Amino acid sequence: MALTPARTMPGVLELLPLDQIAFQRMLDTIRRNYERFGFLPVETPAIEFADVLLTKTGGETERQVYFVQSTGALEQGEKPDLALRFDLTVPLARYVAEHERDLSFPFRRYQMQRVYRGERAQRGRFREFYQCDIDVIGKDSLSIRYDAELPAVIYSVFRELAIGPFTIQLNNRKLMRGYFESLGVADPEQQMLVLREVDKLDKRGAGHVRDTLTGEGFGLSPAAVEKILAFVQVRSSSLQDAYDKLDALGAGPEALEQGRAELKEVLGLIHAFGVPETHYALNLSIARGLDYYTGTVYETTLNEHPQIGSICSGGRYENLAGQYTRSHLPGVGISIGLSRLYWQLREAGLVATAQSTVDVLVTQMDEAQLPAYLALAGELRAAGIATEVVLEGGKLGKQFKYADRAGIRFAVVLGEDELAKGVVTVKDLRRGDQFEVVRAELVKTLRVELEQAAAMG
RNA sequence: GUGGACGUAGCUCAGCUGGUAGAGUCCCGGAUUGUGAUUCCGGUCGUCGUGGGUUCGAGUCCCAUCGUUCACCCCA
Repeated sequence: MALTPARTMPGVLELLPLDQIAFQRMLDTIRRNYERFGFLPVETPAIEFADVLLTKTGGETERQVYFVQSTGALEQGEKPDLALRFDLTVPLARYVAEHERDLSFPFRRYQMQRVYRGERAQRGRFREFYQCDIDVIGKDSLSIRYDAELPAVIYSVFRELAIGPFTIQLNNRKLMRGYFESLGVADPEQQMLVLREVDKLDKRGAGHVRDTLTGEGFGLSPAAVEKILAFVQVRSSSLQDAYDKLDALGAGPEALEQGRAELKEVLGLIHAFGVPETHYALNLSIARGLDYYTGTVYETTLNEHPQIGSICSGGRYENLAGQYTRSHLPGVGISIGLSRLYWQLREAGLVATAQSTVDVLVTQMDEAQLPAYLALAGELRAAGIATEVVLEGGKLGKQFKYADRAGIRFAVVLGEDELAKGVVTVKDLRRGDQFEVVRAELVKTLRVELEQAAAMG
């Protein structure tokens, strides 16, 4: 009989248990911080009605959507009317519109679920991946102050994730559009194309961008292009520096002035939220997905690993749910693409395989003593220590090997010798040493050991 | 969707100008009966991606096909 190859489709992140534990620790940390800032949990179905997902977008996004259809409908040749969500923002819009009367505003929600995109396989790009989003949605209006709160959450999350120094970079789309307008690029469509081009600055270099913008298709004057390039190269080194650089842009159209005022307020408030000046900065090249962002935009990067790119991004959108409701629902949100982040951190050697969630393995020396082993395990579990008991026996060496490979750090041995002396042997598989402890002291001792192990990492 | 590269054991790969497959690793077992990860010994594993062609003979040449991967597009 021919075997079916055991394989997954490309672009999915499937992990071995110890890596899965490391991944889930990150999820836990993110969730803990989101909740700490007062965000409420929401989950939405992976499958939505296709027309709900595809109303606003179309074009590029539609090409990446997975359509879903029941076998019955498929056999009848019907067009699929269901699809897998490709982000969490569109479902949020639908959610808020649908439950508007039952929610309290400003509505602060967090959501950590998998989304699906029909991408061509590529390094670090997934077809199924986790997004960890927070958004604040206002009814009729939403204070700009919320734009400053999100960086505070980001700061809290990444500080606790302990993946090295990072910088939250900010820009404002009104400021960009206003500046481009002052250079004669007034058409929003063209502004968008210019921004998209400018977004490639880091990747392609200034020369390439200059050539493209002055070349046909754009046809901007060399003088205007130089101004644009100078604009997008603005970075701040401190809060005061950010203020100064914004002022140095000079007077401009309404949009520019508005963007500048917003940025200044947000930058100042972020500081008041307790984010150190070293961890956020003005970066006028940040453009982001321009389809729905209207004001503040964010990107966060790791200072020591710029090649990883943005590990968290988001921004302000004026009208989130316009496709679903006549209510005006402005919002601001950010998203951490955790699958990609985890994958890249692992590539860069910044996250290690975790230890097992099992703290202790109770070995089996003598089958007749099984009740004693089970009682011992029960005692440990009651004390909150995750414990596994070897039920199949076998050589002790094998049992240690099992523990080691499974990432279980401590093995407990209770054999003839120990029983006679009223003690238990505890072996630390990681350090490679072992010691005896009187039976009654076991829980206390293990607690100390586990605490130390956790502290040492 | 556009363009390029590559397809040999689970994994990483070797196989020179064509003569019916190899290494390392992994996994399993053993090295006197209560000690893993190191060492030593032994073992399992492949219709050389698939189909066709050239040839006395193809992993090795040609064509097709499928798959994987990189870049673009776009994005987390």
